[in-house]
Amino acid sequence: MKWIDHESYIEIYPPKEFNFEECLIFLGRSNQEVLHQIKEGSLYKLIKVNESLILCKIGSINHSIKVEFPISSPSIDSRKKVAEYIWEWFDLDQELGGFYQLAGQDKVLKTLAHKYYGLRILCIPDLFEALVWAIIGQQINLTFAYTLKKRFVEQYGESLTFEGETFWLFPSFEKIASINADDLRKLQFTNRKAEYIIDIAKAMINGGLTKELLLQKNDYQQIQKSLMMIRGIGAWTADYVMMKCLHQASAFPIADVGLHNALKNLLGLKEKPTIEEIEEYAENWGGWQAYATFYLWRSLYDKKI
DNA sequence: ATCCAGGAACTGT
DNA sequence: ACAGTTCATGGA
Repeated sequence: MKWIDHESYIEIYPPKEFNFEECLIFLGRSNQEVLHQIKEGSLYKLIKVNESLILCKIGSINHSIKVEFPISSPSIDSRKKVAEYIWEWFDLDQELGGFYQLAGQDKVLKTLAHKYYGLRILCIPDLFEALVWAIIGQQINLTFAYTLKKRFVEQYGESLTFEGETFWLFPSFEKIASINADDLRKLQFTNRKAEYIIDIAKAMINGGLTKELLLQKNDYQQIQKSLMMIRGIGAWTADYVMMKCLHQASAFPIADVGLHNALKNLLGLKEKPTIEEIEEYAENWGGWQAYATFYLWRSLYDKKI
């Protein structure tokens, strides 16, 4: 991680292939998002480190990321943790040179890679948040998924109000492990989703499910297998979480409906492609399937036909 | 009203 | 191993 501490603010230096504005477009895709807000080109995000809530104002200057602290500057140790969070959020450990090289010769990715150059996977560094968001998104439309997430966060998350605006933190697994399925049904979660989510929270309380344990496996197949042993996590969810939380560039949620729609629009197909057809398109995406998928998702947000 | 949504578990063969 | 069914509800 490259960063410089200026006490009242910090600066983060991303790798060459980075465009903050492109990332902001993706982050602004839903007007129902509660976990960050975008105002006048700046991104506001509440982060919890060392048991304290820190409001961050994140902007871009001269190819670096500037993080200010509108309420008060945290300790040096906390500032470093904030930098680490943001580094991970924007997937800045990834060197995208290989992806762009491959994309330049790929008929599906060529245009996208050029058009959205510098876009990175916007990650969900917190494992519990990534799992819950994926489960919420299963088999329902995204608008309703955001509604459920908003209710969940506003019911069980911590918050902080500054200058009349309220900023939210995703609920902790400790909190969710202490509620029961009926509580979530009141928010219009289905019984199954409620059970999946609470079971996962309990597994995380026990310490049997952590990001560190998953990353220790350090092998795509092994991680996928461990995730899929958990009730409520199938192939799609496992790949989604590996992509958005575990930084696995080979993760490929091939059954994803958004991916199918993006390919259909982009290629002007009459029907959504089959899995076999997608495998053919993806023949040369080896090692970068997650980025290919993410750029295709991005294309859904400026191509309303 | 009808179809389907950023799926997964369950059931029967 | 594989295919069909059920879960459940809001959005377009």
